[in-house]
Amino acid sequence: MATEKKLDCVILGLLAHESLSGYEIKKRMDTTLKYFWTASYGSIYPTLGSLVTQGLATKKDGSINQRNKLIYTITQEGRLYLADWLRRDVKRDELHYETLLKLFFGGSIGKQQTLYHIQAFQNKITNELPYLYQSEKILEQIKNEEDAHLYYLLCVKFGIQTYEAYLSWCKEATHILATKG
Amino acid sequence: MATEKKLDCVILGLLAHESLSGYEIKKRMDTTLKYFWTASYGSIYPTLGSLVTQGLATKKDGSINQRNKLIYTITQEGRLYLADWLRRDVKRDELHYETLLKLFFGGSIGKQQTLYHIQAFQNKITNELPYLYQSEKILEQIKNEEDAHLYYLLCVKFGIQTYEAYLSWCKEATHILATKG
DNA sequence: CTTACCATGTAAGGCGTTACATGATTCA
DNA sequence: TGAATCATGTAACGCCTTACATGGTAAG
Repeated sequence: MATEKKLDCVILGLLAHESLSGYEIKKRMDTTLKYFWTASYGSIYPTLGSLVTQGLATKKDGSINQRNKLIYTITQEGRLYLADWLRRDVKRDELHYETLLKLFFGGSIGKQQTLYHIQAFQNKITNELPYLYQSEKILEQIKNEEDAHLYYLLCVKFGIQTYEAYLSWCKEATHILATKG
Repeated sequence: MATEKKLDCVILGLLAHESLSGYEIKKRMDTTLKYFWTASYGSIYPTLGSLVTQGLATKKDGSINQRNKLIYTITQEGRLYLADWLRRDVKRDELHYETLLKLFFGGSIGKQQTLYHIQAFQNKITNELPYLYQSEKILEQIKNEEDAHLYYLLCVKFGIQTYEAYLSWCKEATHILATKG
């Protein structure tokens, strides 16, 4: 069983588009990828090391003056490995929503506290939606320049649709609880 | 920092409603909770042991004939611990969607393979939606009997809204890719 | 009599986070 | 000169899954 190390694949996916340093990879994780994947330095750097050991990427020095910078580049083997993973069936999509968990056990804390959690969730989504709409707008304009833009646009559209559904649910749930006896 | 052992809280949340065995807890994980939380026996049994050690639950024998069965019951301390966690702000809602990841890197494998992943996702969602609608129907009828039913209903409604949004996105994404040059 | 389900648990190992440790550069 | 950002990495630890190990019961 070819151990499904997904972070390997995520990083290779980023490197397939352009060579990057660990720091830059982390930035992409925190911006474009954060909606469906996260990773910390404590997993990114060791994974990069292991990719080099496995021959799936190479490392070269890209330091400027005294400022450290190590640039990682995907190898041909790495591209094959990535393509193989991308072609395989999805094993599992996971949703770990603490908000839902607290809602599910809402009976133990009561209506007010549950309404508070829903409100916090709604605020978070409301704050993030404008960024998604902005990305959508930009990507619509450049989607034909590069394939990658189009696929990124599809992900953004996924985010918009689900976030809008969340907001619609927040309103419904709030109403149900508020009018409850 | 009060180590956020979430499985502790999930199990206590279930026990707050009724006393259960490890096997029964696993069943609830695989049915009602699976949409937003999962756990295996390898984590459930050790966690139950630790709950007893911490004084948050008690264990009693509920065997029938030679058939083993250990029933766990939440203690007063356990209820306080649970209530405390439920009242705290949600730390993080996590979505780890492999489908989205493969879509994001779709440029590396091309249109056909991406369409295939979207189709597989659509099939999965389409198959699961009827169960959610069925649960909704049943819960609408009994929601006033017990608070827990109402909160469960809200979770089911969340699932329905997001699943419908997923399906709507699948159609849009498929169309965009299918009509792409 | 065999399949499915009921029932509990352990061991090995993978994966990942948080906190720590260090140091350079840029900009106000 | 101090804050933010750029930049890499390790150590300790937590959490979880998979595979293994064992055995009873019910239904067809």
